[in-house]
Amino acid sequence: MFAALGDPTRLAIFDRLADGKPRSISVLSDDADMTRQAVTKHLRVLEAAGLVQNHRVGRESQYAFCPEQLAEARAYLDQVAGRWESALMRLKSFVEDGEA
Amino acid sequence: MFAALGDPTRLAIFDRLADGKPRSISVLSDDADMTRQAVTKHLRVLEAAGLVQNHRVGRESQYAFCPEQLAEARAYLDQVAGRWESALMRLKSFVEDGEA
DNA sequence: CGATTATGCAACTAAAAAGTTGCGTATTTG
DNA sequence: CAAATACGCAACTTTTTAGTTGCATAATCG
Repeated sequence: MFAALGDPTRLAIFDRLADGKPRSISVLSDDADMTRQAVTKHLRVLEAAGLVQNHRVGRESQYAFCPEQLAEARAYLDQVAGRWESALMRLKSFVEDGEA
Repeated sequence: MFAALGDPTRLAIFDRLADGKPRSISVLSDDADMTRQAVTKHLRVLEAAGLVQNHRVGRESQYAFCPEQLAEARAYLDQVAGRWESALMRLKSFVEDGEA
């Protein structure tokens, strides 16, 4: 997941889709300075990470923002931050009260 | 930043340091199944991303968790989630009230 | 139906990342 | 002081990732 967002191009695409509007591959390719195929690959990576969903309509394939994995990422960061904070607390009480 | 956490090895190191305890390179290398040099490189990447801090003490170089960038990542994810949510709201009111 | 548009697949190239090895240097420690 | 420890730098190999090109196919439009 982090790896998927780690590429600047993918992050840009993801960010763009965050307005909820689904977009076709060619639309997304238009203002990316690279080939449609390259964009396609990035979209597949985002899809594999669960950050984006795809469904074909007629001859075009629409990619849309997908919030679930995003929540998971936030949860992970919260958890890490939480662990760190509680470690700080333990350190603090150790210093204040003398060793436990 | 996402790129820094995108590598499984780095994520593991980062996760491990989240308990607040600084660790030296060799300690971190011990239970990683790769060379000390490889671990060193990963630590440098994490440091460049501001996720970890380094300071030399004696002959060893201690790496410690660094929470600031973490908060930034969370902020970004919140912002994206927020944009998506408000887009949903607009869609909802559009459907309910008829077009604006 | 013929042309255009939107895409997929596969093979390829190029560039970046991950990891190793060898060697040199500072710092402890017995 | 000599040996062991902890590290840094640089060159190198390997593996992945990013991106391109060429060609084929399905849907749409006049």
